[in-house]
Parts: sequence; structure tokens; C-alpha cells
Amino acid sequence: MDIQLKRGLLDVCVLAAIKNEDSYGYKIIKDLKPYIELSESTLYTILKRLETAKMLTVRSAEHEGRLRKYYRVTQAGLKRIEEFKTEWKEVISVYQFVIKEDLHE
Amino acid sequence: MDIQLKRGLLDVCVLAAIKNEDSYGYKIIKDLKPYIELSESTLYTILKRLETAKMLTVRSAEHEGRLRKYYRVTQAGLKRIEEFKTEWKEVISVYQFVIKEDLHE
DNA sequence: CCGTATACTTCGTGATACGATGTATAGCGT
DNA sequence: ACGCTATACATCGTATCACGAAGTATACGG
Repeated sequence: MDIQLKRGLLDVCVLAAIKNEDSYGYKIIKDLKPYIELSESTLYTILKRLETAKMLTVRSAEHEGRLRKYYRVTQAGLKRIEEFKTEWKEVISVYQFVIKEDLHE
Repeated sequence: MDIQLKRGLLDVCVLAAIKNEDSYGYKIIKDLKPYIELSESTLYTILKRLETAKMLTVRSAEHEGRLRKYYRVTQAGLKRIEEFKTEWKEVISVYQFVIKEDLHE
């Protein structure tokens, strides 16, 4: 997918990936893969950003010798998803404009 | 609209605004206003970019003492719009993922 | 013991939307 | 005559952000 199109979707995708069950970086990438691909550097940047924005909380846990940082969505994170749904109406209106064919064609 | 969401839409919006009839900067902004807002600095950057990418051609014309630069969409520009339509299927799939509610909720 | 998967981190770069600022003309009201 | 608004295009600097590259470290199968 075009990198510019992704920009508006990635944050919300990550929130959605964690929404129903706490998750961690590596798993998020795998879960999102069928829908949208993102690299590790991209994801960890996003996680940091969402954490700073208090849309996520983190807890570290050891899992089979490896560190895992589990992320949980906060109320602010859920709110962000709801706002996205609202904004989507505008997006659809823009899309309709773009695909609108002139009657003369 | 969120600036990140706009990123994937603006280029195609500008192309769509010109598609059926040659247009110029100031008019494009007004025509797009009901759907998506963009500043002059943003638009002229986009027009330059699309011109460089050969998706637009320009011709200057004088109109009541003022300069106007009329833009016309090229075949490459039309192709870009078609590609956008194709990409949109992916976007919709991502959107469905984001709004999907867990059954337990 | 070597390759692959797991797991997180940091750095630098390129793309790009925007505000601020500037230039210039036309037209309208007072 | 003067000021204000609309029209019209241009440039500069800044902040945001996705990504590739590179690094660190452990577990496990062959």
C-alpha cells in the first residue's frame, strides 16, 4: 500500500490490534500482516508515540528468556478509535468525489 | 480532517478536481473546500510535484490582468486515479479490521 | 555450531502538509 | 483618495512520520 495512505491508518491499526487483548511488538506485526504491513522500526516508533500520548500502557514481562513488552489500550486509545470512525465519514465523502465520473464521459 | 489521513488523499483529490476541466490553483482550493481543505502553500507544492511526475501539464494565461496557470491532467494522471481506486480495496479491508468489534464485547 | 525465528532499539533519511511571509492586481465602498 | 477584500502565485522553514539499515540478545532445530 502507498506509504502516504498508510499514514492515516497505522496508528489506529495498532490500537485496534491491541484493543481486545494485550499484545506485544512482534505479535502485532504478524497480526496486522494480512491487512497492512509495517516494519519493526515503524511499529516501535508508533508504540512509543501512542504511549507518550497515553493511548497505551506498557508492562514488561519475561517470556522464555526473552523480554516482552505488553501493551494495553487506555480509554484515550479507545476514544481515538471512535474518533477515527467519525472521521471516516469525511474520508468516504472525499473518496466519492475522487471517483465521481463526469456525465459527459 | 487529520493531517495524516489527508496525506493519502490530497494528490488524487487535486487530480480529480482538474480531471474534467482544466483548472488553476485558486479555483482548485475552492472546488475542493466542501470535501477537503488545503492551504495555498500545500496546493502549489502538490501541483509542482504532480507536474514533475508528468501527471499534469501547465499553461500560463492572463486573466483580467492577473496571471493564471491552468493545469491539465495527463494520461499518467488519469492512471494515478485508477490506481487509487484499486488501492482503495486495501484501505477498506484495513478499515473493516479497525472497526471490527470483538464478539465478547 | 549455524541458521532461523523471536524480540526490542537506535539512527539517519526522505517525503510532505502547513504556517508565515511576500509579491501583485482588481474591484468595491466610503 | 484610501483601505479592505478577493484573487493569484511563490518561497522558506519546520514538524511529523514511515522506513531501511544496523545492532543486541536468546531459543531452538538440524
